[in-house]
Amino acid sequence: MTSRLQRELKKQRPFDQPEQEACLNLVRTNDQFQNRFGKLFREYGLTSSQYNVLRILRGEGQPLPCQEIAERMVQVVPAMTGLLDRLEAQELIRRERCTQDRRVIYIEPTEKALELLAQLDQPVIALHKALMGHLTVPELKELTRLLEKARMSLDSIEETPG
Amino acid sequence: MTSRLQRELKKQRPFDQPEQEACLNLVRTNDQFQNRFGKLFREYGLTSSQYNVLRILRGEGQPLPCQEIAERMVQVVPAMTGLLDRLEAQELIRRERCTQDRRVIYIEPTEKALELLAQLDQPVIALHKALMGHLTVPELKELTRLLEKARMSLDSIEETPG
DNA sequence: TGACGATATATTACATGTAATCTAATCGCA
DNA sequence: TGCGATTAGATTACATGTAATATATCGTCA
Repeated sequence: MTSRLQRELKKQRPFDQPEQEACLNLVRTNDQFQNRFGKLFREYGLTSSQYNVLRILRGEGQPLPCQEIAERMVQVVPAMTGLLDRLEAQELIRRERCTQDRRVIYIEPTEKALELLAQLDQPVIALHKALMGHLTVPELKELTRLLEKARMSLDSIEETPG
Repeated sequence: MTSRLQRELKKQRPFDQPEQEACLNLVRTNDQFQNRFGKLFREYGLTSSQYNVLRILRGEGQPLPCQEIAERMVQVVPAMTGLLDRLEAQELIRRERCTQDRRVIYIEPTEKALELLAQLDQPVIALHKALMGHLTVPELKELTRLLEKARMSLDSIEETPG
């Protein structure tokens, strides 16, 4: 039997290991979904990362330090600086230095950003449904469970060096 | 009940839609796994994309045009040129212009590349197992099935403009 | 007070992904 | 034959991700 992924990649032999097949399916599905979301965000002048930052800020409801935002995004700090630079240039965030600890810079979304997010809410939900809505709710729950379980391996690996 | 993802993202409210929760879990799991693989490949002087190109070439067993490689990688062509430039600089691929159709350039892995891939085979399998090995085989198969089913929505959406 | 280590950002260099545009070569068809 | 459309790659511009390093600030301890 040839799998869908095997056909997509024109791979000549079936997968040896179910772990490998699951991993590659994960990567491929994510890539294709990300492309879709990227297109949607670009229509509104945002990238996926920029949207993500703004969603985090809106969800928090109060200014957050760069560090906090970076942690929630699984992004390294160096990338955050440029990301925030561009958001600031678009007047979607404000930076404010903390008076107690002058190393810390608090980031806050502007009114313009909140309006932009509000415009995006429905299209984003619609895209989630378009991409995943053909799975039944039990399937979605199972997919979520399996992905969360998959991530559990990271906790133990993370400790071991190299 | 708070989900693992909700805790990870310090999200204040649970997810409204199971589609959204599954999507975000997909993105997050992929990001973290990709980070792991990226680290492994860097130890061998490769990036994930470079490794992917070489795997495609080895799997095919014969030279492939740039276009073909790009299609199997879900990558846009412009990126391929630079990617191949760097692989060529590392002497991991050779480019050869097709004599029949002089627009086409065939790409072929060098002996050095095949040796590098051979070195990577075991570590890559080991990492797949380390990341996914704690799922049972039925769980892995179900995860694969759900991800493949998820991608089926793309076939129909792809047609509709923007 | 003053040096030292830790922490929060920033800077630089480089690989990658996307979009838009360009060039060269081929194909179709009058 | 010869023009126009198509195709394969390359080029440019820009946003992003990673690594390594620099800078400013803070806390602590002598």
